[in-house]
Amino acid sequence: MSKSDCERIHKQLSVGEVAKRSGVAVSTLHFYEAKGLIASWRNAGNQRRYTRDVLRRVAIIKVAQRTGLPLASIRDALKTLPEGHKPTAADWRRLSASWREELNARIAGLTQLRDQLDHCIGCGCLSLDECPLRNPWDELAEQGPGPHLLDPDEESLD
Amino acid sequence: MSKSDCERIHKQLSVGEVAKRSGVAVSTLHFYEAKGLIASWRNAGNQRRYTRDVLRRVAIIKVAQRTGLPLASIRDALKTLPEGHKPTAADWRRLSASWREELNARIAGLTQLRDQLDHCIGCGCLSLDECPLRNPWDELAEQGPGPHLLDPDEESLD
DNA sequence: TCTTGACCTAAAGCAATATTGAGGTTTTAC
DNA sequence: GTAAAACCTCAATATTGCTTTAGGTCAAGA
Repeated sequence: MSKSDCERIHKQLSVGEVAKRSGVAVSTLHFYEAKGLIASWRNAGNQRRYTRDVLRRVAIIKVAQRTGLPLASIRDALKTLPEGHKPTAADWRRLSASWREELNARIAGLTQLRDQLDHCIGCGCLSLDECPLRNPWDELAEQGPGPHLLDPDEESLD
Repeated sequence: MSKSDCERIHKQLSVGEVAKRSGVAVSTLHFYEAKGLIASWRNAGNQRRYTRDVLRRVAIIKVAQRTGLPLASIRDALKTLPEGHKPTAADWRRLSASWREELNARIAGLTQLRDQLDHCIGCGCLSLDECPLRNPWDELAEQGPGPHLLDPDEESLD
C-alpha cells in the first residue's frame, strides 16, 4: 500500500500530510494537540491519524490567530463545536460571529488610536490630564492602573 | 528636605514618582532602561533620577505598544529623537507619522480579515484553493509557507 | 532485506515582556 | 536616632507560541 493510499483509501491523514496541506509544521500540530485544539487517534504503530476535518480546524485556528486571539480562547471557542458530528456551516457561523465582534472591537480601538495619534502626538501636547491617549482609562473606576496626578498644580509634561 | 521637594526643587523624579505618574511598575521602568528605551542618572546614593521628559517617553512607549509595535522597534524609533535637546513637537510628529502608517496597515489588514470572515467562515465553505482566508499568500512566490495541494483532484475539505 | 524517511516522546530552548524574590542600602518621617 | 518605606542588583519565574534536540521506533520503496 502506497503512502498516499493511507489517505485516498481510508480517508485518514498522517501528521506529515496534515502539515503539508495546512501549511503548519509537524511540531506545531503536536503542540496544538497538546493544547487541546485538535485531536487524533493512533494507528497500530502509534502514529497519529487525523480525519480531514482537522484541516478545517487548523485553517480556523490560523485565521483566528490573525484576529489577535490567544490559543486558549480559540481552544475554548472550538470546544463549543459539537462532539459527535462534523460541524455544520451554522456551527462555524456561530464561531465566526463571536470573532467578528472581537475584530470589530480591535478595529475600533486601533482606529481611535490612530485618530488620537493625529491629534495628540502630532501636536506634541500629550497633556497628562486631558489627552485621551494618556488616559484611556477614563471610564474605569478610580482603582486600577493608569497615570495619576501627584500634585494638583501639575498640568503638563512640558 | 521632604520627598516631593526632590522634584519640586530640583525638577528631578525618583523611579517611584515616575512609576506613579506614568502608571507603569517600577520594575518595568528598570526593564525599559535595561532595554535602552529610557535613561536616567544616579544620585549620590546610587538611586535613579529622571528628568520630567521621561514621562512623555513612557507615555509614547505605551501608546506605541497599543499599535502592536514591539519594544525593539519603539526603541529604534526613540533613538531618532535628538540627543542634546528636548524633543520638539516636530520631532514627535515625525515619530507619530511613521506609526500612523503602521496603524493604517494593521487596520486595513484586520478590516480585510473581518470581511473575509463574513464571506468565508460565515458560509462554511473555506475551499482550500479559492478562499482568500485560506490563501493569504496568493501574491507570494511558490516558495514559502502556506497550504499546498497534494493531489490535483483535491477541491475542498468537505 | 536494507536503507531512508517519517514518525514517536520528553525535555530544553527561544523571544518578547515583563513580574517576583532575595538580600542588602538609602532615604524619609517621626 | 530609629523604624519604615523606598531603592538597589541580580537571578529566577511566568506566559505565549512555538522550534529544536536527543534518542529511539516504524514504514515504504528498491
